[in-house]
Amino acid sequence: MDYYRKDGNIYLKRQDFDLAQTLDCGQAFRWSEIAGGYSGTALNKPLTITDSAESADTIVLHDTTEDDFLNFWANYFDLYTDYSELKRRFSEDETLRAACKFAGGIRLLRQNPWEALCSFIISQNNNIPRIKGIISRLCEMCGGFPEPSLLAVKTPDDLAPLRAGFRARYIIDAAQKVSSESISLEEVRKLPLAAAEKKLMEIVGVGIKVADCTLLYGLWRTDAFPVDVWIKRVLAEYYPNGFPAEFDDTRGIAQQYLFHYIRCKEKNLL
DNA sequence: TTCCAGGCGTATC
DNA sequence: GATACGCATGGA
Repeated sequence: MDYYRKDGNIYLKRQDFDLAQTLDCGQAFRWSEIAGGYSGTALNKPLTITDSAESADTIVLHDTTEDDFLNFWANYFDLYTDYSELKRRFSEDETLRAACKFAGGIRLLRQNPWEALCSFIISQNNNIPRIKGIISRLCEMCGGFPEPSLLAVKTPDDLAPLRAGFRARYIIDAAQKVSSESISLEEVRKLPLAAAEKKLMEIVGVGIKVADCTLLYGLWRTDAFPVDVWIKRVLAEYYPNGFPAEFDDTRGIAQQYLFHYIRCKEKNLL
């Protein structure tokens, strides 16, 4: 990881890191595009991050201390993982090779487990712009991303201003189970995949897809492989005999390249 | 107007 | 265990 600090900013040497591909590809919902980059929040830390105007191989984290960078953002952006090596492995597969070539700047964000759980409960049977809107209104209502204990005492009527529809009671049930510690997300992190999925699915409104998204995006369980409507299409079209087992340990990351690829392809953005 | 969106709960077989 | 259907909301 190559970086330096100047004028209150962190200047990071770009490695397999495209801001739009990483922050606007459906894994996180609190980043919005600004001139030259993105502005957003992870849990309760705000950040503006842009491409450098001077150097194409530099990314700028604005108004960031070295302490915040090393202790929070470097982990959030998964800067300690070698994505070049990952993509070399994935490229043994023809479809994955095309997906990595199309958007090689995707990184898997290490998000807060509770925020990921809550976000992907909201994501079900929903579209990305509206997911962002609901989460934005949630944070506005609560003065930042709410702790589980804050939401645990709400009623669906309390959450009506979010316009979350039938998902409101799911959010509340998740908040109650997490805040009462009948579900510990850090314990879930350590469980074998099937047991972890089963535990998360104790929450009303959490099925296999939301459970896998929570594991992948919130707990960095790269063996979790969320299958949504888009990945279903990828599997049907390119992997009729199943997804290659050789990628089992990192198939969640592969999934993120494929998700972005197939969506752009079908929207004729390739 | 109808269809769809990073699905899930419920009923029914 | 598999399959069908309803569900809140809002943009296309």
